[in-house]
Amino acid sequence: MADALEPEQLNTYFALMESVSLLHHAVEQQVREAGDLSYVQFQLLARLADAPERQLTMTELADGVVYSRSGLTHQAGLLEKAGLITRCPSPDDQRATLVAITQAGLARLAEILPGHIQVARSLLFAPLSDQDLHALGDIMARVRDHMRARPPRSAATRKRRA
Amino acid sequence: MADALEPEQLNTYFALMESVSLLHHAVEQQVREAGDLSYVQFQLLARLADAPERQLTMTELADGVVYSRSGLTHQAGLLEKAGLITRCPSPDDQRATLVAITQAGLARLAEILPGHIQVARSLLFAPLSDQDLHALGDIMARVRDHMRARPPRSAATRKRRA
DNA sequence: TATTGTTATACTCTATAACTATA
DNA sequence: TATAGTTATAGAGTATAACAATA
Repeated sequence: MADALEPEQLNTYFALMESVSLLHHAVEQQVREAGDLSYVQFQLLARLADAPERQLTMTELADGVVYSRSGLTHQAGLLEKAGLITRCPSPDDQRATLVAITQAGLARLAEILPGHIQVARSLLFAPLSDQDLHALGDIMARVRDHMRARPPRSAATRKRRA
Repeated sequence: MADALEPEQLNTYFALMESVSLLHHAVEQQVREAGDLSYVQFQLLARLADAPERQLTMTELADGVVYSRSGLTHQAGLLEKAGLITRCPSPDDQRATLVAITQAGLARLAEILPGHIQVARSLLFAPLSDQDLHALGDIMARVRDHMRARPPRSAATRKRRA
């Protein structure tokens, strides 16, 4: 029984993936036009802006954005060159790099966010009732927490032995 | 009021995007390991296998996968070279190319799908009740249909004048 | 010895524009 | 004139492995 394909699961999975793919494409365009950033760069800035002291280590920043470390280094380099973040060695752990968002980074985010919400609203939330929104938020929060708890994080490549 | 950020919408949106990003990363890996395909290639094959006569035109195939035409041409070239699809001119419209999945393509899909479902199940469905699954399926089907009806399709670049 | 982060490199994906041909 | 698809090309994103520095 464990291997049987359950049509409802399959349909739900495909509907989810296609919807998010379309949504991703739309917001990627919006972020590019409104703020000249890729969606990943936007996510990194958003994460930093939301972090306790508006700074995170590279490893913390990578987690959840599902990146290879070299990819993050590359993106951080671009964001730093654009003056949107700064990087400095951590006082707590000399190996670690502390990444912080700058005023310019916050300003850039502020330019992007209003239009961003509008895209999400017109594509994702328009066909949903308040009850749907609530249900979706509840479900996806649980799914996200479940996935975050799983081993395959961004640094998985390194943590595995074989 | 139209511009105000509604926290519940924002949280739902981010939870959705992060979850699907993690899920996408996991299934991409599974598809690569089980069938040596990218997720996009897998999607194209899955679409063809599901099509009325197991064939679609390039334009039909592109729609919903959110691709530039040249990108689809490129991927179709790879899949054809691998013997997983065939391309031939359409009898109805000489401009169109009919893409069909081969037996090898169907076999490849069959190799991938069981493991694919398992990944989706362990990451996405594990923390959900039957009721959640039903609600999520219902919601995402509506969202997908809403997005499909929107203008920004794969060929948008061409349909716009400026 | 394990972990953090960077570098160098190669590869894939995607997008733009110019092109051919059919409607 | 508009559409279907291809080509060439250039750019961005990502991953691998080897590396240096610190714990």
